[in-house]
Amino acid sequence: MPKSSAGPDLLPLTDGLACCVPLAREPISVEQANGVVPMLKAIAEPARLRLLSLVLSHEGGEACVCDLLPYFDLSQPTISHHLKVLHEAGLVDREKRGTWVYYIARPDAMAALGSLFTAAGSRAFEGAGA
Amino acid sequence: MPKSSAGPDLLPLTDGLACCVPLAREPISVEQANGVVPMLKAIAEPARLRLLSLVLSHEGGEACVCDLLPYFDLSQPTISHHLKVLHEAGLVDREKRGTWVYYIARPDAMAALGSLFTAAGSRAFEGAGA
DNA sequence: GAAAGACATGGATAGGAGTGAATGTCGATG
DNA sequence: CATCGACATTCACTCCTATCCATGTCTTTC
Repeated sequence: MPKSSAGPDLLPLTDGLACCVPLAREPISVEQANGVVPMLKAIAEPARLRLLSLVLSHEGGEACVCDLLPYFDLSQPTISHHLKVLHEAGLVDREKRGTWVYYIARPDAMAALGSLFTAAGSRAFEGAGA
Repeated sequence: MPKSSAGPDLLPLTDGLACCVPLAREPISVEQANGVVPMLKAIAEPARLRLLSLVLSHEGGEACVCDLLPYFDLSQPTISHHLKVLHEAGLVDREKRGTWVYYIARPDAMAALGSLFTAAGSRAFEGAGA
């Protein structure tokens, strides 16, 4: 269940994707924070971070559930649950092909997450080094 | 298909700071995932993400609690709690100066987080384009 | 049509996390 | 020494979440 923001099941990605202001450049706004946090929450779990990495590094940036299951000691419903969380956070797309369901990493979401930290490191180093 | 554990653990990770292998390059190892997840968990909360951003973008990349409190509608103990979480995750350092306590962003932690996504976006775009 | 395989969903439970009120600690000040 | 101010800690409460078992849906195959 989504907490407050009235809306559909899926996260309105525009909020999260519009964030893109490196954390160190200026204080992130409340709205931007609320937009990115669901994505961060999604990957702030070992199984889900690994799932995303497995999908990303898999052939074509996509993988079916059957490809992913063997990597974990978790039950199939649990993996399915984690994939659903990643999907609802807007990090991966779902695509059903015959019997199998493929999960595909969303480039825009990856870029949005990356943009959070791109300049953060160097800025912090400036402050520390000098 | 799959192996028991994904990838070689080539990187010595102390506090998860050494993880630094982009998610899309190869499947992140269990150890690496467990190393970064605490940092991700720490920023996967609106108040803490904003706190980190406020500290990072503040003068000198540091700020005392009194600087941060006015930005929130939360109680002082709650802010103190969130700062403690950020500190225990290795994202910020604590430094007491007289009556005030200053929190300083850790450059290495920022760099570690940034490195997770550096190549992720472009790689995902490649996958999408092909 | 029946059976099997691939995933998803619902229910139930144990542990974790965010929050504030009350309280404690430490330094500064009179 | 007494007091005040800046933060931290403890406690208690509520809500959320990760997990599994059982079951459901849909597709393929026999």
